[in-house]
Amino acid sequence: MGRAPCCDKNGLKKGPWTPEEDTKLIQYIQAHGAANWRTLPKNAGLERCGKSCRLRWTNYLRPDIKRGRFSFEEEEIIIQLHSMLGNKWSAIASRLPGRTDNEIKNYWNTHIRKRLLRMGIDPVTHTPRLDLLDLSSILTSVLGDPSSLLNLQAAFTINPQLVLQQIQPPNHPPQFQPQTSHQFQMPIETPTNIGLSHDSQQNSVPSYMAELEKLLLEQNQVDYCSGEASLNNARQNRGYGYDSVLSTPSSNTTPLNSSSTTSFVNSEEERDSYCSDLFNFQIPQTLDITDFFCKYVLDS
DNA sequence: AACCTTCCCAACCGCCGCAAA
DNA sequence: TTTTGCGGCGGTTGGGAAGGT
Repeated sequence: MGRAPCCDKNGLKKGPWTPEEDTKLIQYIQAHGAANWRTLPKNAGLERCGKSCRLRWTNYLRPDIKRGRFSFEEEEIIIQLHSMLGNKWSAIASRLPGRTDNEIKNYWNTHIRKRLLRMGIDPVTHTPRLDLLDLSSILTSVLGDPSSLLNLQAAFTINPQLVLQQIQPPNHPPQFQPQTSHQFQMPIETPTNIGLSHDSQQNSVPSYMAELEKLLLEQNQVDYCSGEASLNNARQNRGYGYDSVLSTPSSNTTPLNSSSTTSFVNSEEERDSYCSDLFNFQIPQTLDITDFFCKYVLDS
């Protein structure tokens, strides 16, 4: 024989808890401790099943529960842990004192998940959703703003053929007019060859990336070591010198949040901006990439 | 002011692993 | 060893709140 049933579900109350029920539950647990949920409701004078009592206590009545908005630091931890653990809400909650798994799950589903989707990031894999991204604009921005290099490399990693199609429309001569530094405008609407070799397209962009990385490193303008554009990696690559508002600050960078205070944001827009920074490298304006394109793009 | 839609979150549901009997 | 319930977990829901028309 197994154990006796926890409770007879017939006749037990369901739905929202009343203040009186809460008081009974709190007083009972303060006197006897939170154990043996099977017998607790009867002993506490509650017409609830043990499971309902346990959930009410652990998710709402526990004295150590922290209520209110999530801080930047908490959100950062949630995103990081979710990228590693997935929907293991209890595991994530164990790293956030005072927050319950239910609260974190709700916050993820109602805020973080939606924001990541708006940003074109898959909330499951934490990588850019290329099916939603406009590759033309990515490529344009890469050439006009090297800080978008990460997106291009991520795009190529996931769907190299699509990227190459965008870069190399067939049967068109190269049209590339170098402009002053940081004013490159890739005329996507006018087909362009940026110097990819035809013999091994699969390696072309990584090679291109590697050369750009090399150039950047040589100029000590950016310490760019890893190209995976997953949120997790971007967050973990704190030593790589990009100026995220959350990363270990560069010497001339003022972080949004100080280490001694908890920071909040007031709007979804601020959060969007904040999260977008997780994917950005900041390359100083002094970087001159003209040489790079002359050497690796135009010479091809 | 009234109605409709969307958002949020507390609570429930159902499943699973573990342990009691 | 087998059966069965408990405790815990993640997914889902429904009702109230908030916002829009």
